[in-house]
Amino acid sequence: MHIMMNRQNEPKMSELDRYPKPAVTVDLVLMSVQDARLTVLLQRRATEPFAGRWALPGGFVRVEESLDAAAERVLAEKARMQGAWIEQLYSFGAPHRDPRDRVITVAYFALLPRARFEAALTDAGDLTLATLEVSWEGETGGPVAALGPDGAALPLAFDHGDILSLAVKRLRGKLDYTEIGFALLPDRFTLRELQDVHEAILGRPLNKPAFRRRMLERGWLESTGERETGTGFRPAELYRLKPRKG
Amino acid sequence: MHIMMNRQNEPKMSELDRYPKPAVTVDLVLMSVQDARLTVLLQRRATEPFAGRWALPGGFVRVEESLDAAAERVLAEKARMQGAWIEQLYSFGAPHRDPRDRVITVAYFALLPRARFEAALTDAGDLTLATLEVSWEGETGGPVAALGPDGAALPLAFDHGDILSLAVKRLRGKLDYTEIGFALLPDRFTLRELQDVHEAILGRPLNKPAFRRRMLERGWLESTGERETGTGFRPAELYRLKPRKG
DNA sequence: GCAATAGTGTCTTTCAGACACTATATC
DNA sequence: GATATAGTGTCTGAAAGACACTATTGC
Repeated sequence: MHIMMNRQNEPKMSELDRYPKPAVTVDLVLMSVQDARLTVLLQRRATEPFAGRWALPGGFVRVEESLDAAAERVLAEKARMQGAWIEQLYSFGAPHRDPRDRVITVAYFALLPRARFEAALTDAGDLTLATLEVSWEGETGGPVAALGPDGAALPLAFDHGDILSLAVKRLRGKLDYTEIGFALLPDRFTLRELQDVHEAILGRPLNKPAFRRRMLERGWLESTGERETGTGFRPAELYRLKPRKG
Repeated sequence: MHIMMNRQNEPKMSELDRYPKPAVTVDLVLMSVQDARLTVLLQRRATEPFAGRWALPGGFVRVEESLDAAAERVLAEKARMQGAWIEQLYSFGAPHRDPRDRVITVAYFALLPRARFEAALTDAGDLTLATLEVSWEGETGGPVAALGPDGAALPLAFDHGDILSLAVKRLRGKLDYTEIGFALLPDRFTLRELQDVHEAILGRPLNKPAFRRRMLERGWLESTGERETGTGFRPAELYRLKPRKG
């Protein structure tokens, strides 16, 4: 295998060109919470390799684009969404993770409230919102299965199962010392909705008074003074995330 | 800019070849603790760009090599060490972080006890063990400065200052719920030495009885029955890390 | 016995879990 | 007032911080 490049009139090959280069992609673990379940956006592969299996949306990193920018672009192009909470997860680079060529992928996770998924899901038939089956299993959880609408496990392409597991693990780890959980909720939400999100991610029930105490003492929330409507019982107070300091 | 590649007799260009590829490197944040100070191995750059400035040891990822394997190889080649605790940190890919070409680097941190550094430091003159000046500053710390033997801050190459800051932050975050701290100690160590390592990394003093209680209750340690020698006062008990379960 | 650090007993403080209780909306 | 959930008061228990105390070695 040989590589030849036109580099701008350099007299000799620099060290950068001595070895063949891997391709670099970004893959997106685009998660949400619906009906107390953690979900992830998957795309059905039409072509080999792994035709028919389900993959995370991804794309190549362009030469003039940062990794974060590539992730944002993939979010916009493949999932037709923007403005998600987006964060680098980990880089996967086993030599034959893509059987065709050497491809290193930088995985990102992206979080959006469920309502923001609607548009993307209706107009592209190869996308699905899979439910993630996660058990508690001592703090960071075990393996993760992605279930289709019929409840059957979806076969995943490449090493995307590993990426998914790590995304859930990372999400769990950051949940209660960062503001990450709020990215899965609309602007105004009740404390119960917030607790539901946390329980869905952790895969276990939480103590209500303790949860409310902790969240309110963090100082991240402010009351809107408004309440839910149409509940049929006592409506809960609506909170919002305080604008970021600084 | 144009790229031409000989790919093994494929009839047409695959998507993988449509765009120019970035180069991919690994950079190593090789840390240790000496005299209650966190230290990092830096290498003085002899050539442009950033000639004379200090850089993390790094190298290109080869096509048949995983990212982890590349990090291990760089550890062996550039730092003449092996067997370190090694862990992927983050990938850095701003378009012009290397002014010559597009280079994406996957940063790793590696931890070794101080004694293991001796060989590498004596026979290569372009390496130095810089002291990291880290303040406590609320949990994860602020910016990090690398100080030379004379106490002056060393100017760093590329975005290696950012990588260094993130490495310290990550190390702090993982310190007390993983066994990572033991990677900086010899096989047998006293609880005071362990506490010194933790204090050096966190940049703040810890409570002795609470620290001892926590460490012993974790179940990670076992007593060797031996004691320090040559102290001039009551010698401390030597502990070792229990063999990993499973 | 003195010096110096190893190692511990125990009180206080903090915070999460448990659980029952009160509050308040719709109907 | 019945119902269903919102929201709270308070007890308990686990674990960290503080601080003083005892233990043990070399000299």
